[in-house]
Amino acid sequence: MTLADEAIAWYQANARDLPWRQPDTTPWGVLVSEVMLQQTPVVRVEPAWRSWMTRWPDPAALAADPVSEAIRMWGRLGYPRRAMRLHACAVAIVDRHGGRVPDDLDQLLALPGVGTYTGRAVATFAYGQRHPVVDTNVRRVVCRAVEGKPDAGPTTTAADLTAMEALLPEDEERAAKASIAFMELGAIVCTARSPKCADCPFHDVCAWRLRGEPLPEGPSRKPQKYAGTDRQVRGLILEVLRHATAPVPRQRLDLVWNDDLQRARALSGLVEDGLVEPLGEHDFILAGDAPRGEIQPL
DNA sequence: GACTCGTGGGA
DNA sequence: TTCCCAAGAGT
Repeated sequence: MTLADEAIAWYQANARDLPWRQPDTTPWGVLVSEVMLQQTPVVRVEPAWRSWMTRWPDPAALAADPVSEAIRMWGRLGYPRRAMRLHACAVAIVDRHGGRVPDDLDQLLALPGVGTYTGRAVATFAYGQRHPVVDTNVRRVVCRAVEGKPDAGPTTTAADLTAMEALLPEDEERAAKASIAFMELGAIVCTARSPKCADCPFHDVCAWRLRGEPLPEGPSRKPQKYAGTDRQVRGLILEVLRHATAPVPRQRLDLVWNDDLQRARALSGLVEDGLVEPLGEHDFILAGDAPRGEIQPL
């Protein structure tokens, strides 16, 4: 039994029942799930995915609505630029591919918001192709089980893809299953903190466990701060605009943060990113929103 | 490569 | 409470 065989057998007995894994899920549904899952935990993605797919069951439906609606529906999933890019992605799919999610990896990678991970994930999980699909989970599993190190580097490298490629079965269908199995293993067994090695199919062969599960050496990554950052201020501003039914005066946005300089920087950043649009002299709206009704100063 | 970009929940 | 981190992408 190879590692892939062990992983596949384990997956078939232990996989979570997630909605985007249902056999009737479309490639669009897979794509939406993958984008939502970029840095957002499964538990928060699940209800959001259901709502999104109900409202926009295919790329053409999303492309027909303004991007502001996508930003609103995104809610509090975080990193709202993903909502903007997913909308742009839907538009591109309609324009370039007749509304059908492409099955070619290079065409997928050319879409907005689709990077090394997401492109391969869609080609593999939606179309059953054979590609190494490497996310943070896979990196951790391979790093531990094969290399015997406690944790992988912060970003996916070409070496990570090569390492995973070497573990994939030749058969296309089994390769796809192996990819999802490695990911699932990292997500629920070989976790970053307190891995459940007793439940792991690699228990007897894992290089990291055989070495006595050494701890990571130095500070692995720099601490991720949020409080007081521009990201927090952007989040506060966008939260106001998401709920607005009319253009929002700057004075209303001034209430969300007391540091004038930082607030101005956050707001102009949102405008530069295309999430927010100035309207007239002193109002702001979610990008793509049609101004309607009277100004309601809250 | 190093940085930026949200949000929330569990240890 | 504080810290960590969760299916990354783009610059």
